[in-house]
Amino acid sequence: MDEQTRLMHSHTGVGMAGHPGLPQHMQEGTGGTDGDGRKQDIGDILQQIMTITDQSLDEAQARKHALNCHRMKPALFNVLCEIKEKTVLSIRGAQEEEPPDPQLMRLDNMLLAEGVSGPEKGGGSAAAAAAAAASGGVGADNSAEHSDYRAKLTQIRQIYHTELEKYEQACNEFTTHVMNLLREQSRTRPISPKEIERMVNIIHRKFSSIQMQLKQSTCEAVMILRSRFLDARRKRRNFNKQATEILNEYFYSHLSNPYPSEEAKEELAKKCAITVAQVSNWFGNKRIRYKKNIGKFQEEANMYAARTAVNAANASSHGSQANSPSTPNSAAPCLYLCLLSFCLHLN
DNA sequence: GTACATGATTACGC
DNA sequence: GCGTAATCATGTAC
Repeated sequence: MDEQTRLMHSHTGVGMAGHPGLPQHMQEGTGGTDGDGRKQDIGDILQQIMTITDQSLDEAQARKHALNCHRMKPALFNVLCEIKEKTVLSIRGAQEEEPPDPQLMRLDNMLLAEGVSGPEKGGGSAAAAAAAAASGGVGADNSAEHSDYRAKLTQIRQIYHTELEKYEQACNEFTTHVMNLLREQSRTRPISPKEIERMVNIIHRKFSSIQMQLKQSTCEAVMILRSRFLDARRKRRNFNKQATEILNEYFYSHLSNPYPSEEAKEELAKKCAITVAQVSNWFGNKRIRYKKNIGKFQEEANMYAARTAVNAANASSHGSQANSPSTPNSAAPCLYLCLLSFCLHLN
């Protein structure tokens, strides 16, 4: 016997013995051969059901028990089940075949792509790689930012899974509770397994809507994290002092032609732990700003020229020639001539 | 909060 | 593609 049949017929064969709370004709019945008597039986039962709420609790309990034990009860119960099957299910049947929510699918896809849901893949390494490509560099700062990004994404992932687990646990507990309640009630009123199943679906849908909110919030958090990470202007950091020194040294020691070759740019980038593109940006900005306000940079130019001269003197006194962008072979060029040359070059 | 410094971006010319 | 000039957006010192 399947579950539905078992539930629907759970009262079949339950004692037909009489009960003091029922009228005599209900206790004895009509022997099942008298059609009018049966109709009257059913009429009486329905009448009692209709008036049961007007009675005291004890009376109602006694009457309910009597009704459950009545010989006509299983038949009436089955009829009610059939009616419910034909009406309720046919009405609601169409509503259950809902297509998957496109918004939920989008959220799921995004969480999967970002590595928040699905199998662990290094805290969204794909996104981090994309971010790295967008930022155009792999310097030390970038590595730090990547690990920061991954750490934050992992944090989001953990929170998401913890909350999801809580929701699923709550959903399961509530579903079990409702199912037990319905099974218990199915003894006294017609509740088919399909109805229980439908109720479970309703509960799941309710919890799904909560889950969707969680997914939406998670997606928003990831989007904010990504936008902050990917927005190069937002994450602009000043170069460290050493890097600026190296770049300035090269600039002022090559003031007559402050255009580093590709090789020189690469070497400077390596020394400063920045990208070649950043070196190019720096020289572009430096050239234009120097040209715009030579007077303002005069002191700085003198300082670096003096430093270069000292470096060159030291190098020659040690019998060796430095050969790097920061200490060019040209030794200490005459600052005035350099300035003049640079201005002529720019003009 | 403001002014200035600075790295990045964009439009343009070559 | 590179450099220039203007501009944006953020960092920093006060």
